Amino acid sequence: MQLGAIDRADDRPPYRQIADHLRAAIDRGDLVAGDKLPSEAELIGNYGVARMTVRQAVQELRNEGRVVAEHGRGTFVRPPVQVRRLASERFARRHREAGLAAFSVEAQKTGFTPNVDQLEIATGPATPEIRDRLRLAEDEEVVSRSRRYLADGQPVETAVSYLPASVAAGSRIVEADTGPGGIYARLEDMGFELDHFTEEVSARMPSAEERRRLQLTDGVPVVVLVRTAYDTTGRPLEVCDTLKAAPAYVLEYEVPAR
Amino acid sequence: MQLGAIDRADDRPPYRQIADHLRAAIDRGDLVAGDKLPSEAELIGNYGVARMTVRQAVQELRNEGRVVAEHGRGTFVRPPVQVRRLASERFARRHREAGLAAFSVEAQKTGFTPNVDQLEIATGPATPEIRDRLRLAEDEEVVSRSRRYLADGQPVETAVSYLPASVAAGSRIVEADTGPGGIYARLEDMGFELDHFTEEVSARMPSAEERRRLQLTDGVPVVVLVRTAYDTTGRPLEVCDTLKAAPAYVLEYEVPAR
DNA sequence: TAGTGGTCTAGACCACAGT
DNA sequence: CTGTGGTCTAGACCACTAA
Repeated sequence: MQLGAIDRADDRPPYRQIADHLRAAIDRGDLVAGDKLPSEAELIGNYGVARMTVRQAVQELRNEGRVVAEHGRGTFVRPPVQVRRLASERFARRHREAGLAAFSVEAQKTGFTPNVDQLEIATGPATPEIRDRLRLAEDEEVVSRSRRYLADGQPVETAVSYLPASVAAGSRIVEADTGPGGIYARLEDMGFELDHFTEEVSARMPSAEERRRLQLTDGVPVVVLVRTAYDTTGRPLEVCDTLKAAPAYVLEYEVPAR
Repeated sequence: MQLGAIDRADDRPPYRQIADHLRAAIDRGDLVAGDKLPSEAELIGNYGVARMTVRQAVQELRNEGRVVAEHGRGTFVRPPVQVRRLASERFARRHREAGLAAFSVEAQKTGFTPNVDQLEIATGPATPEIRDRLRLAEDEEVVSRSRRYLADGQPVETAVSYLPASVAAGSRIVEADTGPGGIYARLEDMGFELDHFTEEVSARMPSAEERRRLQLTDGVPVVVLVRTAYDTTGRPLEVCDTLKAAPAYVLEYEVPAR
């Protein structure tokens, strides 16, 4: 492992010089995905600086998402992000009719093992925003279904669905297992005719809590996608608020030129 | 300014407790946009911890993009981002027929003064990616039109359009002013019948260069939107690669349930 | 000049992973 | 057990901003 030395004449502070050395080693290919960075002790010895200085250097690379620290093991060059393309086609009826929810469709296409955990189902009053989106009266309650999706054991998305309690209560939608095709298939079983969805996409930095839940390293933004499902009468039936690691996804949409 | 104290029994480490206190103060409205956070010295005094501990706490909020530190002045709650909703309707033909390009439509709706600068027009070979998207042969050239959009003088978006040279050369598309309704209106003038666009949306952290061009502070992600315009024969006529400050936008799409 | 954040030192104890 | 990163202390000097 070829590392330089601190140049006190350089106008960059030492921590930045160390960060630049490590970054260059990765770009050069001296360190490839999965490789362990020199330990903090080694960096301290090599550069002759205090521990906080090398930590600040490594923190820079963590914020850039280039390395990931594992407590007790070391700091590793991050494997390249596997980008998933999400076509707007993923909510097509034929998938539901084949018994597949959107996440299962994606798993089948991409070849990962899908899983769901941290499932929480509740019934109660709605926030003003959800009430507004579902066009509910002030006293109407909503069913909320919060869960986390995993691909090959790695968390990739968190989602919370909200439905009017008058629609979902008593159905399989409030069960742990919603059955084949998921929530939308159950709505169709109940006689609602799904017409279209709206999706609102934005991106921002996650809170510390969100970062932990998606096991994101520092410096990784998230995509916020809020989907609303409408039936053929124009009634909103469900609002689904999801969060994903942004760099891992490309969302695809088609827009008419009309 | 109401701050709590460190609870040594709490399983969260002190720096995270402090970060949570500050975050709560912002969420509660005790600290509003533009307000100065307590200085490091004040936080040290209030909590009775070392300086590195309060710095680590504040660093959390900086990484989340909620506050911004200014050397010599203090740390400030980030001013509210003016969120713009971009409906997929913004490329409707009627706007072009009214002589308005998409950005002008947005300006008129939101009430800002639109401007364009850093315009660069060039003709030359295409990158493999652009060639692929425009389905060009290896030797076909493209016209590229790079520009930056400003709202009330503030940069809000950078964009580069690519069109086959065989389509755009000699038209007003390679002039500084493309005329009323913009590029798409000119394509329709030339007899191309626009049918639909595809939009691919992702988000990531900007490079230093991109951050400068959009005048972003640290910790602000960007949305990457790549739009391709197709005519009624399915031929791709234009690819437009745009970059925006992520937290300032919500993109809206409609997806059929089919 | 006083107050602010930026960087750094030289230690310390802890929790976690692997032998 | 050893080695790793996570957190913390109690100082220091510096560069920048504003009065």
